[in-house]
Amino acid sequence: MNIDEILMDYEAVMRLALERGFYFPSCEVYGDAQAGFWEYGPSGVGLKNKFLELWRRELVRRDGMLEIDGSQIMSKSVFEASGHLGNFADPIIRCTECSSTFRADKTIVDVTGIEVPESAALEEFDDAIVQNNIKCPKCKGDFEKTRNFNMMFKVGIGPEGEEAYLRPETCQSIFVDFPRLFKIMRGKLPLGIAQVGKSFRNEIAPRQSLLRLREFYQAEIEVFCNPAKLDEMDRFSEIENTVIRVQADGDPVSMTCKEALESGMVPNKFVAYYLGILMEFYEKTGIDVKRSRFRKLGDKEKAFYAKVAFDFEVETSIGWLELVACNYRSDYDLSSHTKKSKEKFEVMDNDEKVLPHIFEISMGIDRSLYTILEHSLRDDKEHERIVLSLKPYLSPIHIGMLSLVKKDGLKEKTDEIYLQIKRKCDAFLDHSGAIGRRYRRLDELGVPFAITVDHQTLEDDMVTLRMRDSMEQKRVKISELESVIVEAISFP
RNA sequence: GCGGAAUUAGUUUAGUCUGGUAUGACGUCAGCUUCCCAAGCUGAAGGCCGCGGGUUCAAAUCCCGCAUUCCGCACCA
Repeated sequence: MNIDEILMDYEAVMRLALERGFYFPSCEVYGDAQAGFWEYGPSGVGLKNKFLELWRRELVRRDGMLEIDGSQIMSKSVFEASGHLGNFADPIIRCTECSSTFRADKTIVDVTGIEVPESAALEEFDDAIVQNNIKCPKCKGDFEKTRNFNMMFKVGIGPEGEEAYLRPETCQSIFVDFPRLFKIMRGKLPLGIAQVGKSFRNEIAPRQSLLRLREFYQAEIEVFCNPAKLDEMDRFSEIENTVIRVQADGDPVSMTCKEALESGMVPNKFVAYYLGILMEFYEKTGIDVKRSRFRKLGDKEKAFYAKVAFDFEVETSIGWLELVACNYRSDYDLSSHTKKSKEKFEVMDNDEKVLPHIFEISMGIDRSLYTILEHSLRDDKEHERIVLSLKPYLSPIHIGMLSLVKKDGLKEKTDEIYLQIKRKCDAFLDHSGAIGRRYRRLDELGVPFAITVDHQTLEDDMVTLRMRDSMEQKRVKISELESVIVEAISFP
């Protein structure tokens, strides 16, 4: 079977998502529902929970990180310090004639070649536009005054509507909580702090369901380190032979983490180690990592806080998709919060007082889940079926529990076994319809195993265990069922 | 946000030009049959035809506005 020929595209994933309850538009019964908001259905939640369990195993626990759960609404000061109030906004201009909207700085550069910095005062854009007589590129109309479009959602707190914001990234609570966490958790550098949660960005044009949302999940890891010790990383040996694909200027090149370090593609052992464990995590999600790359970003592409940045990207039917941003943020965040809050963010590393630097692994959960679905979905033409070949430990449902037919006591026997296993795994009971149809339905949901009770079961206390991907079957004793299942669905 | 296309049941679709409240298939559910891979038969449920307004005796159909989705442009996890 040639995998490349039977992979599915965005539209097939979308149909699966809607029909099988992975995800669907929010508030869809109302006409005023806004774009960029999606719900996870039962199957989607199952997949997401298991994905996050894998993330905790492979990154948080493996590296001994601390996990927190911060608040989604944060004070204005946080974002003054973080730079989001100043930098996370685009200066925009709108044509009075055709009401097209443009980025002010880009339009001025395009027409005159004059660079007005993105962060300049709004009047500077207006002056440049008036002095150079810049008109709408589409209809030659005049522009309204420049205004800022900030991507953060502002919220009003309490009866006076005190200004605060929905966080545009989860990591700010990790930064501001760092002094307390380091003290009370007996922290030692390097220290990773992790968080899963929602972030909010008022995107101008949300697109493509889970791929560009206004409200989305992130799993972020911020590793606090001593910048003088970035090559003192004993754990590096764990991943030195792990293969990653790195892209700087040319095509992506496969190399071990050790080779990436020695060739200078990755700046130090510390960063190489985290790229390595991230790669090992993604291998276990079932995403085809042969179609992935760590793309080293140029100066113009990097976020305003990043010194060195690698985007982890994966090839999908709609092109390369960024799943994770790996940014070396240096002391940008802790310095800013020190200055603004007057709190002390320095800590002791042995006998040395240091303001830690930060390396972050900022994962887009929704995009990762989409990619898992797309890379797992197959059109098995030989057997006329759609198969979602999820890893067993990520499948929303582990086991389909079926009676071959309803009568002759098979239903009762099936119910009995179901009662026995349903607290050990995610099992789904189904008695109705032809057996083949029920198998097909489970295949499409990504259920890796089906257990079928037949007439022979009543005589020999054995059931059929059917494998999703191969469609093979074998007989298993009911008494051994539990251990067989637990083994088959366990995390690697 | 701009430009283009689209929106009818869970999915896909006929009907739209030429106004008279909707067709088929798949799926779902129940029963019979079969008894390990989407078979067959019988029956049923499921639609304010994206939302709002207008024209008309009458609107899925004509007109206007809005929203969403998809494709391009710009921006991002």
